[in-house]
Amino acid sequence: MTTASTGGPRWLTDEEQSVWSAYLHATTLMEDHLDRQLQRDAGMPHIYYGLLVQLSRAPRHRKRMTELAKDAKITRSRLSHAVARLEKNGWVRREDCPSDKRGQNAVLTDEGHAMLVRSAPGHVAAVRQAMFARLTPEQVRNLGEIMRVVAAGLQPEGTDADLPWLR
Amino acid sequence: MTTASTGGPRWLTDEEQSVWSAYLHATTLMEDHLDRQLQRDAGMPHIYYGLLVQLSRAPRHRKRMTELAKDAKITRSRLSHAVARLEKNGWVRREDCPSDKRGQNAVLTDEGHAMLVRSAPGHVAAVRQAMFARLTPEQVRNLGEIMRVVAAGLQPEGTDADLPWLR
DNA sequence: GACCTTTTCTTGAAAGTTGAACTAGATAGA
DNA sequence: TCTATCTAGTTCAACTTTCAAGAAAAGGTC
Repeated sequence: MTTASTGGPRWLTDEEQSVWSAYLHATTLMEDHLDRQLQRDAGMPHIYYGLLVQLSRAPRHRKRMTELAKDAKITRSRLSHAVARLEKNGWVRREDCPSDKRGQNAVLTDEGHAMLVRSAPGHVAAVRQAMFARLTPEQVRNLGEIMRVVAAGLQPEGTDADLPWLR
Repeated sequence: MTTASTGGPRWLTDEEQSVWSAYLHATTLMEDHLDRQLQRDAGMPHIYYGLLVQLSRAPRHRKRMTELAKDAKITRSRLSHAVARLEKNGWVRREDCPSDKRGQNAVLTDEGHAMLVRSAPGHVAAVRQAMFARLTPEQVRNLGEIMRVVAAGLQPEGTDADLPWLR
């Protein structure tokens, strides 16, 4: 399946295809797995859980909307909807930003924090069982390096992210 | 952050946390990237494109719904909706299964095939640029092995997938 | 200040996903 | 055969995501 440099499109090698297919399967199954686990045990999808985690790690349990969106790699629009839903659950509340009247802080409520404390062990166990318990320490190290490279290459503001051919 | 075996939940080590975070960032950014690329160039999300690819690889360009859902790792419900949409686009059509009157085959139309031929080079280029162009051959090899292990562990019918503590 | 541009966040509609309920046909046992 | 159970696929309602449009405040320039 490998096309020599005949000017046509450059296809993936057989190994690359196989790796790509494994990547797609693994990531799809992982996302489904975690979504189901958290929907069952915490009543929300994985991404919403991730938002609560971000807030729990932030100073004073709060964060500007835009910053939160950036950290969670989602659009501001999506975050608006998500926070509205989490607010309805009582896990997050909005608060005007004192220094910028346009701004809003998302604040983790006590109930939100409690919910996190309650569901974190199960979630960590799921992650461990699905990934870390199955990999050797060296594989974990390699995976980290690989994912960092890929993420860096896709980062929106990356210095040369969209110009790899200039390297 | 490492908890000794005190009976409490077993958290992730610092390195595991860092790897997990890199994994989530990379996979989220990658999915967004491909969804946008295909939405722009082929008018459909990545998963729909994957369905057409599956059909194009199947004998006679057709596949039973359930099998297609299994191969694409999605629910039958989601597939029903997806095929309805692709049918509206003229890229797929449904066909009664001759041997089982409950069954349906999803069939790739000529237009669907043409669309695939047209958009494949751009998609492959996007995948290559985002992933394979950035990794060493050894990293590609390692990634393949890692993703196969993870996927195998999450496979629904996995012999001991949900019973890792019995190994 | 007046004007223009940018940033922040929200909204609404359209598209996609989920999980449960449902129909029709296949299968197996008495 | 009759019945119970299972499988294939669809449909519905609730929910989530996307994209485009918009309101409000901030920042810059004259």
